[in-house]
Amino acid sequence: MTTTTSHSTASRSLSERIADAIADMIRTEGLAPGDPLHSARSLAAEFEVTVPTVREALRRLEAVEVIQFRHGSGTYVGGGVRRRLLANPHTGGDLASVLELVDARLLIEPGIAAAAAANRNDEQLAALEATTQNALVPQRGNERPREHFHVALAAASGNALVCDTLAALLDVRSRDQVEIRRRYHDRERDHEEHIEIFRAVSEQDAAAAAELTRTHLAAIRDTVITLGEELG
Amino acid sequence: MTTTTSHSTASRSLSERIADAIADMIRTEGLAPGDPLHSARSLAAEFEVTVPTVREALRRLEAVEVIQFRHGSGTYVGGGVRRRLLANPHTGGDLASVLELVDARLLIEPGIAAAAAANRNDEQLAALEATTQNALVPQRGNERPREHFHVALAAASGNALVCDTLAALLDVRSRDQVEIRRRYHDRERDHEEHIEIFRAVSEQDAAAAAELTRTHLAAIRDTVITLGEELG
DNA sequence: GGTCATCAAGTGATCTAGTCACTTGATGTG
DNA sequence: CACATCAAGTGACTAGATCACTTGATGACC
Repeated sequence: MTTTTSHSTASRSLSERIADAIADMIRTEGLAPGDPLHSARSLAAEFEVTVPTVREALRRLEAVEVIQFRHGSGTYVGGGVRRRLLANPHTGGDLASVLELVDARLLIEPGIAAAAAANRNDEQLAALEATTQNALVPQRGNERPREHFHVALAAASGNALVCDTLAALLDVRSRDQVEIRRRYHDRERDHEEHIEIFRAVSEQDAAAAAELTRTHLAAIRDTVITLGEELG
Repeated sequence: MTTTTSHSTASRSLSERIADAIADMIRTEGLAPGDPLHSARSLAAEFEVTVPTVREALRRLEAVEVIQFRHGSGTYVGGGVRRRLLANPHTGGDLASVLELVDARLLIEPGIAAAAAANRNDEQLAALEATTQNALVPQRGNERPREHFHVALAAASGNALVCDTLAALLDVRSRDQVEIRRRYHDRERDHEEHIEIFRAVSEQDAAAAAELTRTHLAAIRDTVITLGEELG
């Protein structure tokens, strides 16, 4: 229930402890993503430190998307408060790593699909169905990112941590992924396969859900390989 | 190969771009965890910004363990440079989330074990065997964290991203996990089960590796549930 | 009355210029 | 040779500014 934040040593830096305190504050006050935080100056006064110190703390939190800065406007709660797993925003990578990502998904997603089929409730099912439309309509640049079909599928497994895991995984090399999707992948086919998976989950057919997910990802994998060959 | 870091807008803050630049620098210069970075003052001079700005950038990187501060000593490369997935260090949670974690592992690790059995090479196998000893000897507080058996197992799958995923997962609520292990779990049994899984992987028996992993995690799950009941 | 430019207050972003606390390797003494 | 001492380098933090951006209120204009 309560946080076991005590990391003994007490040698943790002031800005680090303030970062924890702010994160705690967000949680205890029940703030949701988008809610405004006190200004950096106010926070500095509250914690009785100077502005640069509280800004270091905020930068820490920004890195994990717990908060979000908006220049001239304020500081807001970010989506990371609830996510327990994150994609590292500071990693480079090559095209080989895109293939590695698909392989990783191939390894874990079928099991997730099976669990979703076994455990899903009606609400999760409805949310999953809603996301099947996303494959058809390209994402607009300015609109808020929609929930991904595969994330909704993981959510239907009933385990929020599994959902976080898959979301983080999809966030890895996300730019390359959307690029591949946009330029080389068959949206129609994606959509159809999503529908089929949805149907299996709907009918609580775990084995079918797993198998359909496997073939679906295998198709994506082929696309990536083909792309790799084209680019040499 | 090359980074596609351009996030268009150019509205990204100076400290954010510097954080990227430092991460890039670490990668291009091939620095490994533990290697020293230039001092904050030097970096400030190199990037032609002031110290607080470069410190904000460094705090960002510290949050994802790409770098690490040592007061009075210097700034060093951290273990996060290579990790693509991370556990969010700023999340609270309760005991229910520990159970959720075990469930998540139960969902994805058997598949990983099977892949490890199918793809492992001799080097990975040797590394895996080495970690089987860890369950017996308690971790000393001051010693460097040892590689976890289950992480080594994921590494043997041949997919580094899968390995990162499992490592991040085990990092979630790690304090609770070690606490549970230390006080309630049967080390002997852990060790024996690890040995059995290792043997299955060694013999490239994918089905057995998956099943043994499942029962192993199920045992851990029972421990957590029992603990939950004891505490009410 | 409604639309739109203007403006001032609030906020984030960055700078400047320091002081204090800690680590570490060199120095020198016993 | 072992050990205390010390100075230089480094991170941690303070203090007080200035600039850039957003936003809601104001008020003029149509």
